[in-house]
Amino acid sequence: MELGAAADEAFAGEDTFAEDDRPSTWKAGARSQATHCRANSRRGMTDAIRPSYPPVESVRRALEILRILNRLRICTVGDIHAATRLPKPTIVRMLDTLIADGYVVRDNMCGGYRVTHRVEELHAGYKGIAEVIEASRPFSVDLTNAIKWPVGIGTLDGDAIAVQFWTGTISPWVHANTLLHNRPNLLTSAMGRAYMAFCGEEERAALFAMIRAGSNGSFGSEREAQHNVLLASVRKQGFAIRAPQTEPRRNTTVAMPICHKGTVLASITVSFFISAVPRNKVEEQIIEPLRQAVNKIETVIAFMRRGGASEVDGAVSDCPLDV
Amino acid sequence: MELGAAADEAFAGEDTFAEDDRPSTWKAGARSQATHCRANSRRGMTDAIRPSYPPVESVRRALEILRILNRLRICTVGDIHAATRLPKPTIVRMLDTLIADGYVVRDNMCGGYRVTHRVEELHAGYKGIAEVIEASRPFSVDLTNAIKWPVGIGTLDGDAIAVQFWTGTISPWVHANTLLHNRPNLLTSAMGRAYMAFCGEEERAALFAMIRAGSNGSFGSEREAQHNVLLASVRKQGFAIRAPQTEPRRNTTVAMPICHKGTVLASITVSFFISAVPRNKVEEQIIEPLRQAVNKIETVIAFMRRGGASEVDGAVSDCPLDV
DNA sequence: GTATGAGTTTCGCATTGCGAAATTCTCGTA
DNA sequence: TACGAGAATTTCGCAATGCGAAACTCATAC
Repeated sequence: MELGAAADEAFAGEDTFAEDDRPSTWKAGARSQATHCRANSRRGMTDAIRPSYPPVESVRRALEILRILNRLRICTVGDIHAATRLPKPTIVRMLDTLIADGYVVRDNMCGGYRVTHRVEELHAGYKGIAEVIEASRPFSVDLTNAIKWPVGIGTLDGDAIAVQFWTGTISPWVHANTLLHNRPNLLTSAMGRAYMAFCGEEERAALFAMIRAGSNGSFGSEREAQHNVLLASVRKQGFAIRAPQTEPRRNTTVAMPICHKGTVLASITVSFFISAVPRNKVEEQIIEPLRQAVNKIETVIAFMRRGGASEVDGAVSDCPLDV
Repeated sequence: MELGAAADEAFAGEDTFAEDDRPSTWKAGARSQATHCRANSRRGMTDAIRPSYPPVESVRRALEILRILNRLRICTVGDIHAATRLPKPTIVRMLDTLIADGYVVRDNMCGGYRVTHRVEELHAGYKGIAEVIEASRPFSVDLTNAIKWPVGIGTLDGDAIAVQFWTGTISPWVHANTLLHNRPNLLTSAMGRAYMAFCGEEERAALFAMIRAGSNGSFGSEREAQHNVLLASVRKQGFAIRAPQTEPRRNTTVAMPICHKGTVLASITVSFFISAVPRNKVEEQIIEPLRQAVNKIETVIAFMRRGGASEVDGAVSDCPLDV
């Protein structure tokens, strides 16, 4: 397996791994059979959680009416009644509520009711990490179920990466500590390297300038040039590996970018124990499955953004690769 | 006043208008002092309307929580509590409701709650006519209050224009009939001409192809070429005038495009009686005020789309002008 | 293992939201 | 102008729905 010089370095000292040394379930894994867990749990999945309350009917109705307004654009009470079968006084009450809080106006100059700019506040947070997680989650969970190693997703946040999603909650081969809310370093982490390798040149220059400004002279043009060589290699390979000196040294991380139309949205990683995966199996067991998951994720994102949907399987990454 | 050949033609037969022939208030105008009117009224303004019901508190709370989720992206119950001061069981109840209807998911892999793609349905209708009306309304109402003539706004809808906003409800100089829901012809109406003159070349070609296909041979390349000459003149002048043979002949209409970054969003018009405005006063009393309103509207739209806001007054239209 | 805090559940209560019926407004037509 | 039909809005009696303090349970940190 050809991983490049940096990648070879990551595996220094670990040549083989005996079959009986493979990690089985650990302390954390012992709780992975819980039927459900809470939103703040580091083990298990919230998927099977039962609701504490029945849905509030008035809320559902108001949101349904708001959806109709968005679909039909300019509506009369009669239009909404025809679309929803809700009683007209109920419709007027909900409209009065939406009007009171600024989401809708009643305007005879357009002949009915229409939404206002305020509805932007009801969706503006979706673009970004929420969208990336939504697109990535099923494939990440599948990947962890398949390869057993945890998958993480992080986004650029100022001068570091913010890890905002981590399937370690369901991975049998994981330490109890979480990666969630970690802020891996842009230069040394796999996430940071993947991000910087694939973002635009101007953005990369700006990031280098920020790193240089914050380094008190310890990061100069020589180290930047070296790092650029490393990033070029990352682009050539299509993935990044964590700097080998990073603690804990028993682990390493492979990262790839999630892109849409040439823009890096996030970095996605698989973390694993160096001793658990033979060096000649990393491509097959880690990198290739991760690459396939990234392709699926990018396809779904393109579809959701109506960038020309193709089938979920088999789509090609939009990231610039030096091939 | 230089209005061009087509514009001169619109005024054929009407040279002057005696001061005492100016229309005063008419039947419709007699009701314009109503304190408020309903959403389906063709006279008056809904602005002063009193709500029929107090706002529904649970709806307001759910929407407030949804706004926080969009602002903070990934939230815990504690985050929402800190931002809203709502009791935590209330927050959980609202979240359960939003989860039940698919707008939000609880996910321990990201450490809290996040919005889903479904929130797009709560805003998707804003982009388009709702946004244009919202930006245009105050300036259109001001314009009608200043010049007394009704302002209309229409958008392309298949093979015609759909008039979707009309200040005739408050204009003292207007016939009882409304323009709302009218579908002016693309070739003969001022709105249609303004739209076609300023839309992109590909779109215009497609529109011509559609017109030709629907004309049973009566609209051929010769008439298209003639119309293109007229449209070039419209672009040169910055406004379009209704074809003079259009009924009722006592009226005419001046239209301009509302554009954003070179795209025509809508057409906006002032309609007036030919006999009421001297030909040498049309520029001053109609065209120039309308142009100023359009500039303001486009500035507001650019600001709301964060396309580089400048002050509301004095912004330059983004429309391509042959100058 | 313990303490603290976060998230979730319970249950008595009353207010808030509901909608059938009535009223009023608006438009279209003669 | 008058009338009829339909659209939009208002009224008001009622009970179910939503509320939240208190309690409970889970999860993390040390």
